[in-house]
Amino acid sequence: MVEPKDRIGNGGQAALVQLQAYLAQLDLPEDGRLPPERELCESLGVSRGDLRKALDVLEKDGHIWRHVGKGTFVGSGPIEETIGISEIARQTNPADVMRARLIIEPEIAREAALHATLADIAAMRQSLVQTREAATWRQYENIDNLLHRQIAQASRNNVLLGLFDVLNAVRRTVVWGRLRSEGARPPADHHSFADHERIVDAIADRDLAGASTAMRLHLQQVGRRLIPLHEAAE
Amino acid sequence: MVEPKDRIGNGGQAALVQLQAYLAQLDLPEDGRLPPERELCESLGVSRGDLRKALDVLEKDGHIWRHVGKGTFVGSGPIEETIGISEIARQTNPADVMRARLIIEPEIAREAALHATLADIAAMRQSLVQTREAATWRQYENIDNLLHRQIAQASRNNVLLGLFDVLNAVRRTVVWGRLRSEGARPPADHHSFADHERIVDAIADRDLAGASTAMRLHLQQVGRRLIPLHEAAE
DNA sequence: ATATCGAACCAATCAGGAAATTGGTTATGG
DNA sequence: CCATAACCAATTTCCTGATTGGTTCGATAT
Repeated sequence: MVEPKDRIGNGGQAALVQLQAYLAQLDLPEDGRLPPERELCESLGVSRGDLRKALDVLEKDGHIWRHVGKGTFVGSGPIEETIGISEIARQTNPADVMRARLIIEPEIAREAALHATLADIAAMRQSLVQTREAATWRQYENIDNLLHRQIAQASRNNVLLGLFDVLNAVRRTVVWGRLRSEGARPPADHHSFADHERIVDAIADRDLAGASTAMRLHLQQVGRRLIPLHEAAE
Repeated sequence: MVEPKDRIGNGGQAALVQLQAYLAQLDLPEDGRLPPERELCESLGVSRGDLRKALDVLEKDGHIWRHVGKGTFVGSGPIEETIGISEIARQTNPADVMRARLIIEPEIAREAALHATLADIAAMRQSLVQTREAATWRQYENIDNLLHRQIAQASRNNVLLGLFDVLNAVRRTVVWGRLRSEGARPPADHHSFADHERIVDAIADRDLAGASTAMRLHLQQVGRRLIPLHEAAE
């Protein structure tokens, strides 16, 4: 008496063996998709019913997942291929974004201090000069964005860089529409100038703790300038 | 004598004023898109040429951005609405993913200790029980995933939750294909059981530093088990 | 001559739908 | 019991037409 959970006929059992052998010798096409059932059952020389029984076993064990219209894939389940930025942005607020920045960016700066190349540092220094030369707030913000991203890039960790890009996109969406006073340009004694230089200097000096601290202090300054705008609106 | 940079006729100058007034009174349709030029120039009563000159000025100042076939939008530039998980995964490796986890998840656990509701903690406790009951590694991993996500959810910061989801999707893509020995189940003395309990206990005790440290130690344990698999393959 | 406006045209993008593909199900026949 | 075929619904693919910012041309006015 076979256990009731995998009541599978002899044909299905044989197909399962063939299928497992096939999967072992197969080089997967990058997305883990395998041929449609109608092709697969023919190339394996088994009936579609038996093939499906074998696939049922593999699916229940979590080795593959299937979806009608899409196909059959190896893996534990359908992973979200894309994340919607606006979807995240819609469910949050500037304070949470700032909190997330305070958590992530100092650590990114620390990694940058450890892994930055000389070319990375040179690029940051150039951005530092450009921020001071910015003629409008808009230009300044663009270069400021670039500088922060250069730091993330210098971490030489593409996962951190990707997370930074997501966070940045969310931030830009959340604060969308907030325009600074037009025509004006950042004052020469804007705190960010000195903040940025401290961060880059620490990275260039390979001062891990200093880079992290400088970034944290910088973001806290930015946060302090951000909150009053909200309180004033109430 | 007008400055040479904005050589714009009188008609264009007038159109610019009208356009700015129009933008000021407009409630933007959620995505910042404004009517096509052919409609806008007619509703403003200016020629399309003048309208385009005015739009050129706004675009150079960074107030709007345009793309043929898409339209004209307010904002500093086209923000990436979606980010591709597999794109990040293709440019990275398990070590970078682990490093990113070590940076982010302890801080998420700290936030969770600060913001978790009693319902959050109860859900975690239930997951703790289920991890011990898991009959296969696959089931265990699913519940383990759920527990870590519950912690991220308990941070009550949807940005952190979104970043966690991105990181998790990348991780699942990067380690794709690595299968544990089948049939086996996690041993009763698996380190993660105690690790998880320490994390949840610290969160329940509102012990911020404890939650962060427990999560960091847990991930370092996981990392130590991960690396040997790579060295053994060489 | 010069400038400006309207119209037409261009290439990139989007919108909609028909046709093909695919996992899931049912019927038929041996 | 099972292999085969036909059918179903979800999804993708492909194509055509419309839309849109960018450009050019000719008429007209100043």
